[in-house]
Amino acid sequence: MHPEAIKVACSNCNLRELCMPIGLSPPDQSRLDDLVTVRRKVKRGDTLFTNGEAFTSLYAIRTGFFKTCLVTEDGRDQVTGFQMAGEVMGLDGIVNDQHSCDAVALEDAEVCVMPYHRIEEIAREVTALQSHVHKIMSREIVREHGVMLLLGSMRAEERLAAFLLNLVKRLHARGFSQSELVLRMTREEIGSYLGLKLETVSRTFSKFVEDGLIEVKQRHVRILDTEGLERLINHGNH
Amino acid sequence: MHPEAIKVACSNCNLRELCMPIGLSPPDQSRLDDLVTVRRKVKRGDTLFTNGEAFTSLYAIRTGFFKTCLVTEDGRDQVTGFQMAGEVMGLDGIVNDQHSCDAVALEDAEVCVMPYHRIEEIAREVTALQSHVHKIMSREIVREHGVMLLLGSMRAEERLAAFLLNLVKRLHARGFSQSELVLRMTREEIGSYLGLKLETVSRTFSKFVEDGLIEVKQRHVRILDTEGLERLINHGNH
DNA sequence: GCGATTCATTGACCCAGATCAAGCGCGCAC
DNA sequence: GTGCGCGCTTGATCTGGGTCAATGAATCGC
Repeated sequence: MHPEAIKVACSNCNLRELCMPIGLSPPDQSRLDDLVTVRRKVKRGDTLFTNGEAFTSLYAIRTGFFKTCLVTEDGRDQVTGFQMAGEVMGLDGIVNDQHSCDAVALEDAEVCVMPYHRIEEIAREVTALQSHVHKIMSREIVREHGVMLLLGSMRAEERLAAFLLNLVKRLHARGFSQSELVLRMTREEIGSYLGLKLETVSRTFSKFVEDGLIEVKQRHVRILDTEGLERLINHGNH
Repeated sequence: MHPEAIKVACSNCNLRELCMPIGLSPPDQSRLDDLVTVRRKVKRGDTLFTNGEAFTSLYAIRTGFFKTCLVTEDGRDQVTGFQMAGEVMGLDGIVNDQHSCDAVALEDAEVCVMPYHRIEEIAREVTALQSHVHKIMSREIVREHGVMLLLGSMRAEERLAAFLLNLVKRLHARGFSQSELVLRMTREEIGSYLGLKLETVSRTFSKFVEDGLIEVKQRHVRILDTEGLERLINHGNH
């Protein structure tokens, strides 16, 4: 609700290696600059879009951190993902022309608004963009397969280990540390994502600290033994 | 591995309302007929594709029933979905040019092979196909969100009720009964999909029978009280 | 048609994680 | 500063579903 003229073109964005322009030749990248004409700021706690809202655009995160969640009539609230800079949100809206989940900013954020009809238009002309859009959607499908594996067959410790390693890997790809991270979400939100209660998340963090795998100070986490966490996941099933 | 010349064109297929041609004008549909030049038969128990295999094509199911599953090094085996006639498989392969799960036929099946490069080619020219491909992928993302809700926040009875209602709904859309179905998968496969052990699936079936919600004779299930099953899901969270 | 094998059911018991409950501490508003 | 509230930790207890085990019922291969 706070659109603003854009200052930085996609072709010049410091996220271009992670976001939409990936794999596009310079002339094609300039086509993308026409795609993103509006940015939108979203304050912490506000929603970028909500369930039932008309779908018009995909959103690329420029700065900030989001969660997406499903809320059911009877009050269940399932976090379906956490998104950070360079990641794309809104793909759920394509199939029924309306969003089917809420996207909530977990810290003040700014997103690039990409009108969907423009994406389709340009994708018809720019093969690399077409291919990229397909890959983004496919990647989301594969990610969700992984979450199904996690929710369907892992125990609490394995889930949290997988969660931490995944987060730190994505942050590292963005130039942050491979061993330190600041959680932008509450224990309850982590629990919702992992199919655990917040108390279990908290206890599991404490267990990891006892075992010398991590250090935790509030939302600041330092990973001391990446291999130990990996072992936990890979050898969890005896 | 048993390709054969095709006999029925997409434009004349009895699944055209459910499968790829949906929403395409007759001239556009004839473009699709060029897309599917090969069919492939898959025997029960055989795989259509496996994890790690090079990705070349998407597959539309003409007849038969599949499961897709993730198998990890340490022996975990997570069923990520069950697919029936008119549904498309292989979307997971796009992002890394290789499949990331196994597709196993649960009964003798036949699929239409759609070379992915041809899909991209035609989608650039036929807007309705482009749109349809996007919707198929978006639908899969939304479906998986639903599975995450199920795995993350539902109890055993709710999961099985949701599973049965979903199956029968999809079968009904294909002209089958709204109240009777034949399960093509074992209790163990249902359990894997729902994050439960096979014994729990079996016990929950028995509970539903006691409660007069369904009748079960082996893999044949008759739903006696659809509303009762729906109530179970919607009021599960107190 | 018949034994072998796979699949399903049911019972007894156990445990990981949920639930209930009591504090604690950090961050924020004033 | 100071007080309030949200988020976090930790303990005690409970329970849904897992595990182990035995038996029965279909289906398959020959």
